[in-house]
Amino acid sequence: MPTVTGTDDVFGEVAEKFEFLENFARGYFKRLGFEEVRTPIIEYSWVFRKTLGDSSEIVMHQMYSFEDKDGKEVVLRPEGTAAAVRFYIEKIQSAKPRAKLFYIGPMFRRERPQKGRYRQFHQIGCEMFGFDSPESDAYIIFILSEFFRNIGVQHKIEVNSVGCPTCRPRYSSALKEFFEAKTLCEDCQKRKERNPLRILDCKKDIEVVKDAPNILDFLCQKCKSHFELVLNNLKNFGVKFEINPKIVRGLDYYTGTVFEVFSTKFSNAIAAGGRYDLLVEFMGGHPTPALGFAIGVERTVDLLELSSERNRLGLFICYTSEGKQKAFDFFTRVVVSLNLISAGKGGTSHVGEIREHIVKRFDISVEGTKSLKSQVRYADSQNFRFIAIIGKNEIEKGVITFRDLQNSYQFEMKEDELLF
RNA sequence: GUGGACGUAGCUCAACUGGAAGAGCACGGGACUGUGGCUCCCGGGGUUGCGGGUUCGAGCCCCGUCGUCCACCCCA
Repeated sequence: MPTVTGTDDVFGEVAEKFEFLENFARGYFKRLGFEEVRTPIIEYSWVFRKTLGDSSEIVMHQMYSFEDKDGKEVVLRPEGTAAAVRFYIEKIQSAKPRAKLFYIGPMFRRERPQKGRYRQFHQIGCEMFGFDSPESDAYIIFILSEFFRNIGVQHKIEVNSVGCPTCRPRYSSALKEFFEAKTLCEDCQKRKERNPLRILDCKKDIEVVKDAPNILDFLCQKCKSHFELVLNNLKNFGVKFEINPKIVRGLDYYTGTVFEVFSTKFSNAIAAGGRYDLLVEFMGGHPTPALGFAIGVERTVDLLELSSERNRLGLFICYTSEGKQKAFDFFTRVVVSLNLISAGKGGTSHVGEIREHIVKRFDISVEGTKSLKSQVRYADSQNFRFIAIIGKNEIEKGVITFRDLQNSYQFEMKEDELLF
């Protein structure tokens, strides 16, 4: 029973990495003043058609769209920015023009799956609205870089400026003119007409592209000085980066600063973003500068190395037939007073330690008719730190045996000693 | 959407030119009669992705289909 092409069940170690990444991102971005927004996974299709560009690959071929029963066309969101902008205009803008938002969630694109690319994938994205300063560009690149540094992912950052509606067309036509005389691969022939900037990305025409005009030489005065200030501020933040004039974002809405984050391990960008000063207005809001980025969760998870030693946690109760009733009594007694246990401190070091672990994880064997051995083996395989053993001996002596599976020693304790 | 490689046990992979489907790991049990990890023994698990075809006989050959992976396209 396979899952839908390009989707997968996330479980075990990978699920732990997802959890770690999402938890870290929430804490990190909240601390930096970003607020989480959970926009719907389905949106009316105009949200993306309008913003990504009707001729973009995503809109043309990759969106999961369908007609709802009321005849409205609905899509599974292919990216997060457009939805965040829609939300900002609708619910935030009139109350406070400046806003810092972040989101975490699944996106959908019907592409052919391959390494680091899935049809359902997850992004962690940040968007800043109402900020036009070059400091804000540098800031958002800085926090992105720090994000990866904090989770121990080696990376490098490349930045560029794609200009604005006054300078980009000039560059476009210069490029077109330059390539006119050259022989290009089949794909690039089409790109020349549709979006000449894309030719810079081509893997076949590398030789031809090498001498192509540089976009940075074509920036208008405003874009040029902004970009220079961004670079200066990046230095102020101490961010290591490279300028790569060949970076072209696939989404039409970018203006000015754009950037991509590459892992040193594989060629895909693990995060990318940039400025999109015209998008809010374009979608019907008041003119508002904005910028943001999205982090590819699956791609990042691939690079995560969690501390390999998974800690043993918790207490697991094992018992024999003679101890069954007492084991169940102990279990229920602990479960009903779990909040007291977490509040309670003190006792011997053993008591404190056992209590600590009970709070984290606590369970009882429901296979008490099996041998004690197999119950202990189960506890071990489930990575419990302690087991409690309740059998004939314990009943007779009025105690419970505790065994530390990590350090291989055991001791006896009275139940009341632990719980009161 | 284009091109290529590959689908055998939960996982990683064997099976000579077509001739009775195997191993390691994992899982379960036992040796250790009340105690995990180490060792040894035993055990459960397969319509060889699916559907056709060729053949006395197909995991192997042919066709189709689905899926996975890789590259292109595109992109996080």
